[in-house]
Amino acid sequence: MREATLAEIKENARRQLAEQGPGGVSLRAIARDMGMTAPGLYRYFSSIGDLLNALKADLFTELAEAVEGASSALPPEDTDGRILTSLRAFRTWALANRPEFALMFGLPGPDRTADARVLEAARHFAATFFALFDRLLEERRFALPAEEGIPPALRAQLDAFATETGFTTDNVSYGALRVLLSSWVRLYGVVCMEVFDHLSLILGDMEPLFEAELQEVLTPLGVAYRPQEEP
Amino acid sequence: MREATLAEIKENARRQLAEQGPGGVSLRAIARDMGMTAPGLYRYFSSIGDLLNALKADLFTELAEAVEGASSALPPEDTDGRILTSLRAFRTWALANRPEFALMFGLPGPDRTADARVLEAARHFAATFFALFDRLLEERRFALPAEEGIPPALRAQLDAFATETGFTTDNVSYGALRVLLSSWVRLYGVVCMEVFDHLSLILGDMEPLFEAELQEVLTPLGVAYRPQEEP
DNA sequence: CGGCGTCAGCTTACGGTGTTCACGGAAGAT
DNA sequence: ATCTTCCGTGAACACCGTAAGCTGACGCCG
Repeated sequence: MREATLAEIKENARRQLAEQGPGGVSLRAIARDMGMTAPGLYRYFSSIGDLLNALKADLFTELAEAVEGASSALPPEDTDGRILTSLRAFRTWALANRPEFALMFGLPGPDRTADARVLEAARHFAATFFALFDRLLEERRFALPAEEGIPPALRAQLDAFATETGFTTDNVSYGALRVLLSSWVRLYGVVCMEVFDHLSLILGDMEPLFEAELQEVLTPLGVAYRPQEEP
Repeated sequence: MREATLAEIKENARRQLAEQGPGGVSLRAIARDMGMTAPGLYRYFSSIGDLLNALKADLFTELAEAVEGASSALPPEDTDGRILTSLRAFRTWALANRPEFALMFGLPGPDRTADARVLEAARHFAATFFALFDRLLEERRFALPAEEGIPPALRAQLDAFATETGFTTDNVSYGALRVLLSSWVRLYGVVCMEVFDHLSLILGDMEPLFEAELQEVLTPLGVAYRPQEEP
């Protein structure tokens, strides 16, 4: 019963987020829509920042599920297909849920994040892609860049990266981490610019650019690009 | 005299932005700091969104000046050096002015941008980099990708891009635009993730990654990478 | 059964916000 | 000297987040 109202609160918050954008989410409006008063919500969340963090965590798992759901429609052996659809699902979800994406990936307010739930959910989301990349490594699809080409300063950071993500520098080389990181940044950059509308004045439809980047990023990784099949 | 108070308002807004982050900028606080009352500000700006847009435009020109300033410290013939320092100046400014960057590049509120001043300033900022890239093309530093490799859908978008930016498909090929766009997205992505703290949990210091990306993006463009000289 | 503790939700209140409106006053132009 | 134009104020409205204290219902336990 408590769980139900808790879910209802987040549901309404989500609706407001979608309709008004982040910043348009207000405790009072949520309470109003639920036939409650604002202070009553404090039984469930210690502040509006707390609510937003909880929502944020939910959104990360929702996004992760969207990605995994799309990916799992393909046979497990089809690593190429799963990678392609996962990345496309990421973009699709982001575009279909722009305000949500802005909340998740935009600058947090003065209330510093550091929320355990959010971090956990974000980690799970990231792990989705790490797992796929791991398959790619196991299948030895591509030649890893030479370790000597990687500056020592970057290598040190990659160490932190590896320990944080569960990869270890034993089973995964610096070169692999380097490639993973730069591939992710590149594709993430396109989606980020698209959601935040940075090129709208310049580029009408960004899907061709995304698809082209997809191809250009994945091909050197040994992933066979396939055009998107339209249903 | 009107100009002076107008500047003072924006100055105070800027200070609040830097201290409290976007969203922490309030008309009443600005007025308070200036010994005025909030409604008085409406003689200068029609709303707080209007003020923020004006500020945004100023910030774009400030950023452009920071980039051009750093770049112009090098001799004009040194295209390589100017490109490197311009991109580094972009990152440096973004990191030194995170809330400002968030205002400029984050999602605008419900008040849709479409502000002429902002667009103009943003265009000028972008032109800074376009000019450098143009030099690169004139010097024919690198082999352009074949046009046939570029999907027709993307080509159509690149046409819009070209007409919008002053490049024409006469003096600049699809391949060049394709390279420019993907290079920019890649470097922008790193800075964006760094400012928005997306990898802070994973990567402590992102400067090595940025420098590595810089090298990897620019080398194929025929730009000789040089490590950053520390003063 | 009576008492007790826990909890949900309300009312009230405080201080903050953007914005509108009607007003005063100063300065410049005719 | 009057008229106009503009700057800035004060009061008001409608919101917002949050703290404190209260009421009422529920379950548990003696």
